[in-house]
Amino acid sequence: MQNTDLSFSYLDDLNDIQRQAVTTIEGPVMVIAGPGSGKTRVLTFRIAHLIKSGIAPWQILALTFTNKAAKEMKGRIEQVVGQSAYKVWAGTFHSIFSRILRVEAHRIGYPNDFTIYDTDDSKSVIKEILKTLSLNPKEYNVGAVRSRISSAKSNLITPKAYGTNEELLMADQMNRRPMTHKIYEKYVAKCLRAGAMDFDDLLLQTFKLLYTNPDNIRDKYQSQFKYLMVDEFQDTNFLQYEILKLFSIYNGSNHNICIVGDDAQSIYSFRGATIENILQFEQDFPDVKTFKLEQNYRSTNYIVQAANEIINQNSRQIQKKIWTANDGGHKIKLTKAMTENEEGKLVADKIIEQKNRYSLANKDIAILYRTNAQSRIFEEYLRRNNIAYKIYGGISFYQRKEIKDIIAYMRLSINHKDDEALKRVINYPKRGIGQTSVGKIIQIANDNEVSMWECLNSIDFNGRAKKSVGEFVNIVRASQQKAKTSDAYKTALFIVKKSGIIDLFKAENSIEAQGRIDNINALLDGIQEFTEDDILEEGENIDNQERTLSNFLQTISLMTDQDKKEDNVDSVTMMSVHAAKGLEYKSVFVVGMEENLFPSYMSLSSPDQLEEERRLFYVAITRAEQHISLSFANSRYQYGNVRFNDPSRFLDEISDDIIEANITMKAKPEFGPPKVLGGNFKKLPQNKPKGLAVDASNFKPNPASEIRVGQQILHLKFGQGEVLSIDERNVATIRFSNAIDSPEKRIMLQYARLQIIEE
DNA sequence: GTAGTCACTATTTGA
DNA sequence: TAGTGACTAC
Repeated sequence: MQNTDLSFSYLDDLNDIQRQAVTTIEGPVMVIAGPGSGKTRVLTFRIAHLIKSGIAPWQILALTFTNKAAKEMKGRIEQVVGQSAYKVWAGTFHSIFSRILRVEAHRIGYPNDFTIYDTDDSKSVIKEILKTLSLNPKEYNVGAVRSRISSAKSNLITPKAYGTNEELLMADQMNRRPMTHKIYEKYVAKCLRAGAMDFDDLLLQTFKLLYTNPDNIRDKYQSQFKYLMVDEFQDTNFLQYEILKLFSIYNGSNHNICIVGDDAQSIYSFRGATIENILQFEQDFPDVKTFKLEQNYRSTNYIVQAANEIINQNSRQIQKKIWTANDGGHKIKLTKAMTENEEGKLVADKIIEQKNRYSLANKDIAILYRTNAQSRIFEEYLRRNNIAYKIYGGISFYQRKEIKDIIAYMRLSINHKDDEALKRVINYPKRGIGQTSVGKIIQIANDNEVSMWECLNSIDFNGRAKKSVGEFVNIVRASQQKAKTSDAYKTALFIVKKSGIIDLFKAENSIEAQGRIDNINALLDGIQEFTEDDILEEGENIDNQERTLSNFLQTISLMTDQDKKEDNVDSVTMMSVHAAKGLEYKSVFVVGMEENLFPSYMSLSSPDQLEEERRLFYVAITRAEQHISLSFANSRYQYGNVRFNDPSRFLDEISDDIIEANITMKAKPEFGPPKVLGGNFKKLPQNKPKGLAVDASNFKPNPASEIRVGQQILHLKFGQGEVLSIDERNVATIRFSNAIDSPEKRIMLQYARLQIIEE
């Protein structure tokens, strides 16, 4: 079926392989796309080509990594096929699936107005469960338990299956968290009771919906989505792949699925992503046609060469040869700094120099780091030099307390059963419902296995609390009414007023409080924009894109960092390497190139994780078009200590003749015994921390590897002690003779600074 | 029931 | 260091 309009001129803009990938529209297709190889082009043109070939836009499902990418894609498709581009189902896994669940959730026992729990909410649920099970939160690290549950869900392991899985139970046993399966079970029940889905549920419940197939719902979606495209396939997890299969195997045959990815850029295994999916794909779809995009159009030859040298150190990868027709360009710059402060200064200097010399704009430049905590220093020096910058990641606007509070009211008015939201605001602003009352509600809700809201009525509170609870219930009910009859903005305005939070800040009358009021106003502005967006984008006539408060909440909870990025501002970009995926800049600074930082010390023990760090570095370098500058600091202030790290091993992997350094890398320290603060602890010119038991200037800690059971040691803070034991995780139990509280402390040797005074 | 202090502890990436 | 949770005093 061909459209009458046969202008396929856009195909002329593609190279041979790209064109083949675009025009092969039937059957399974795999595109392995190296960095800068025109992947986005292929994706957009392929969709445009499908539409031009007579496929209805709403029959195309395109799953991208960010919502912004989806939006951009639609814009570019529009240029080829016009307005109908906006009818393509394009978005992230999470946003597309949550859109489907908003319509279908009731079929699997959830309300269609379900709340989306973010990571904080999940943790809070787990904390509460720990309490009810009388488990020690110190042993049951909440974050660890959460990610355990998350990965179980991502691997389709139900609580029941978890409870009978020897391997998992054993692992939990080893980690001294044998009750994890019990927590998992309770967690799932609690979320269901609250009408809430966490991020994993958006995938898992979609799977459940299609798999259990109530009312033959699978048929509805299989027959709608005739063509599937998946970007960044290397970062999908097992569960996501299973859902894809449910979508794409229609009547056992219709395999119009196209996946695009690059195994060398797989950087999310910590989130459950697995490269296995790429390998598995070839097995599951044996008639797959594979196209490899190997020509890099983005970067100069030096950059491509460096990237190749690095990635070749990895053992497992799909064979490909990335090349470029671009000339050598500028060599890779390597800068050594003495301290992280100097690194900040040097990078700022270099930025000024590059701006002048190559007439770069701020927005052509990015500073990438391994951890978000590194941003502070660069922020300081850029500000000092009057260079505009923008930081992505870290604490976002929606994480601010006052914003979360307002949002909790909103969530609660949409879904009363949202326990996490209720706990947050039932006594905020203070209305005399204290710990005791809240504790009582939690207890009774748990005992009866209902949400907290559902038992508010039946509890007999004492006089004051009774009145307060009544007030609170009224606020929520009134907000709910408003949400039913008004748009998001009007409802938000109502809630902000009714909740009394603004009054609270006004009464406080401080600069800080004013800042919070400003933030709330910014939130309202954002909601207004969202509400009016409807009028602006006429083409976006997707069924459930109404501008209700409920939809606003969904949008913000599924927003990625890149979605928040504004393009038209001329500022230097600062972000983690992870967040930089898919982006490109004329000049890129990768900072903190040190052992224990990049690669992260968390990855040093496992070869697999080390390879992932290397891929991450590969991603970092290949963001650059013309300039790549690497830097490291000799010493760095971390967690309140000065740490001395060797230059990153990744620097060795780039050949010297394409590096231009302000030092000779030959002078690199040889890999001797780990220098974990060995001997060269330096006293900093700053206030001496209070309560030191030992004079810091004479304190010379020994390497952790030398600590043995039975030794007498010195600890800066606790003074003299005896090492009683060291367990398999390198945690030492030490009895300190003059410790005030408990004499025995468990010290992580990895971080501890101990000086041996007697063997 | 609330506010303030204090000591302890964990350090990555994120939808 | 920074964030948190427990404890104490009002």
